Amino acid sequence: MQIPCENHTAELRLKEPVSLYHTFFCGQCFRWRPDGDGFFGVAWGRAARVWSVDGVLHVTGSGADSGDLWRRYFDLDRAYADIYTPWLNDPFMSRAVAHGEGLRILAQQPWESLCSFLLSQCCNIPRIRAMVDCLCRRFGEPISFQGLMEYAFPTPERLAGIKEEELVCIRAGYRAKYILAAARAVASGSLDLDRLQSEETEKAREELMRVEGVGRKVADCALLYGLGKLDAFPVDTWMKKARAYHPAYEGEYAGIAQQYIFYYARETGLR
DNA sequence: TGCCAGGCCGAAA
DNA sequence: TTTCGGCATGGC
Repeated sequence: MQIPCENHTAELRLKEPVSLYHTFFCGQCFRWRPDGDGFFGVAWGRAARVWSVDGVLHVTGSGADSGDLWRRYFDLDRAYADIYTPWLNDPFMSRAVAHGEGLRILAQQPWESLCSFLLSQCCNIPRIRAMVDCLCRRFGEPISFQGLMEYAFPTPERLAGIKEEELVCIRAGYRAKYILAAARAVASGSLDLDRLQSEETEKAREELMRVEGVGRKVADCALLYGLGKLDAFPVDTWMKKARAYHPAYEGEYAGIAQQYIFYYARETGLR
């Protein structure tokens, strides 16, 4: 089935500066690419082109939408400056925030975030992007948009019905069985991602970690990027290397702090 | 060619 | 509770 080719546009006024580049390339998502003066990608089953001019975020996308989807996706109703200002008294956090100025924590589809970060295990970001792209092309619904054929992220129901051998094409190695275990858990209803959005972070993390291949790191990535739990704090090798302690590392918006730290630490080769 | 990558799992210490 | 090897593969 091909998703109907109905397009929409949205103009979203920004209350503070937003960097699409930092947002898309800080390591939280894998489906956006530079495209002229803007970016092209797929989110929530829509292919879209986004760009920013004079404090307005412009979106043209496939499918119907009033703009609310993108307002939520880019978390535009939250004042990030109010959140990070108290962190700036710490020199390391100050540099990290300056490095990633304008990044937003994207509200991604819960299943997509869980599945993507299951694939992320022990891979660098270019490889994760390649695997996710391959997975979508092979198993996602096609989306015709602006003369291009894009693909939605495959549903858990779709992936639950395939055999592990069919995933060989994405070269996921030992991660393939994790993808299938998670897809089957979601498709069967034993893992209800929608319900977890209204659970406490700790309870939701506990349920996610019952799935094979979901450890603390993958669970926290799914919590932060897919379930809107901004207090989730994925700790990986880069975070361990940072080692420093700061109040921003915990609390209601720890996940936002984590994103600045991760992006800064990775790009500056912190060791 | 070798090291490392947004880790997890299970066994051993 | 912590440590460590194995896992599967590709980017650099």
